[in-house]
Amino acid sequence: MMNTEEQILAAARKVFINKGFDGARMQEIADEAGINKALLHYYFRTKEKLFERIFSESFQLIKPVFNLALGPEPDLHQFIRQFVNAYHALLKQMPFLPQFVLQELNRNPGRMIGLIGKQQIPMNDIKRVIDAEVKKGNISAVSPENLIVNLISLIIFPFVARPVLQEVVFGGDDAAFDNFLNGRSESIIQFFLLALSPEKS
Amino acid sequence: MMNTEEQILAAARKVFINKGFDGARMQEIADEAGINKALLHYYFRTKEKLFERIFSESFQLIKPVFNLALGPEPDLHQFIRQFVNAYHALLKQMPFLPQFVLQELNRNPGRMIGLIGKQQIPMNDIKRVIDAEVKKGNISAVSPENLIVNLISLIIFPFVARPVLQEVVFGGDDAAFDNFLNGRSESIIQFFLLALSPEKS
DNA sequence: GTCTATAACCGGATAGAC
DNA sequence: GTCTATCCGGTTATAGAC
Repeated sequence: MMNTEEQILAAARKVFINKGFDGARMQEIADEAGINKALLHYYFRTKEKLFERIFSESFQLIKPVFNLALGPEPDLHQFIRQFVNAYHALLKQMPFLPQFVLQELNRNPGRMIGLIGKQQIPMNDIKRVIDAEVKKGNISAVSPENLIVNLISLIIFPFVARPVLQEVVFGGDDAAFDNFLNGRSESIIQFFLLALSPEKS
Repeated sequence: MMNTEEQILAAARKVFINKGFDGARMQEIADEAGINKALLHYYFRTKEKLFERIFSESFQLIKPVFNLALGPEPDLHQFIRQFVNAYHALLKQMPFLPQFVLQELNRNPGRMIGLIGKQQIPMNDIKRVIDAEVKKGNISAVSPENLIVNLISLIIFPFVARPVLQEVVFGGDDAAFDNFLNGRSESIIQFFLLALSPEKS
């Protein structure tokens, strides 16, 4: 059995993630946790503080992207495959995380400060790897920024835009969309490998 | 000079789009429009009604995607080029529209009903075009659903995720990100054409 | 630690004068 | 059409008993 603090965190996670900060109600979190509002404030003095806890925890989960360090003998194809699969596996379990994080980040961009902590993607390393691969004739030239952004976009966007996409591309069929998501990892990888393959017309 | 109703709509647009429904305040809209709350309610009885007006108008703007009909003698490459350029031009002017629409759609997916009106992307037509192109040896095989979703993802995502991407990929440099967006259209098109080009390894 | 009760405030909506 | 003043419900937060 969870202790009270864990109960609260689980409830807050649920409510904040699907209502956002402004839409969330302390009452609803309390109900969800099976306690009352007063106790909520006893554990986390304010709504803001409770939210910060949930948000930063969520951000840490989404963040693995930024840790994408390349090994000493990097194989770009292998790297892409692993990255897509790993990230996709996470999102299958927490499909609403990206929308939540992006939403709150847009409302308050300054919140990122302190969460990222000067952590940046090592663009120069990536560029070096790409240049080397290009020189070996393994892939065609791309800007590393566009490559990274493309990778992330293809993975995350379907989760953020599910309602529209499901309605308009899959005729509203829920199961069809789930099915689509299941094959999505492999499709993204193929798409990428094709785009990177050296032969051009 | 705008009349009062137009003033209100302009103000509401601004406030709703960057605070969302829950975060928006009627007072702020009134201030922004240079009038008072009472007058706001005189023109649009409730916050909900005013919001619906702004939201459906925004949705209509974002929607051109769905109207993507292919001509009788369709050239897929040309179609992609035009589509990306047109959509991108819209987003450069209204960069916050997608985040707004996606956010509200996630909070209340049922809202789409009546806005879309059974309008679906003609997947079968697209599939037919793709199959024909594949048979002619012009492109490599792809599922039409993945193709459409990829197209939309690559275009929209950078606008939705600007805060994170700018920070982590561009070291927080605002001008660098704008610059990135300027070259983005062409980069997406190239990426697509490469992925679709028939030669495979 | 956990509860009930309540304070303090905020925000959408209305009444009514001009 | 536009304003000032006000109502009223809901929401965060605290006091204080157990």
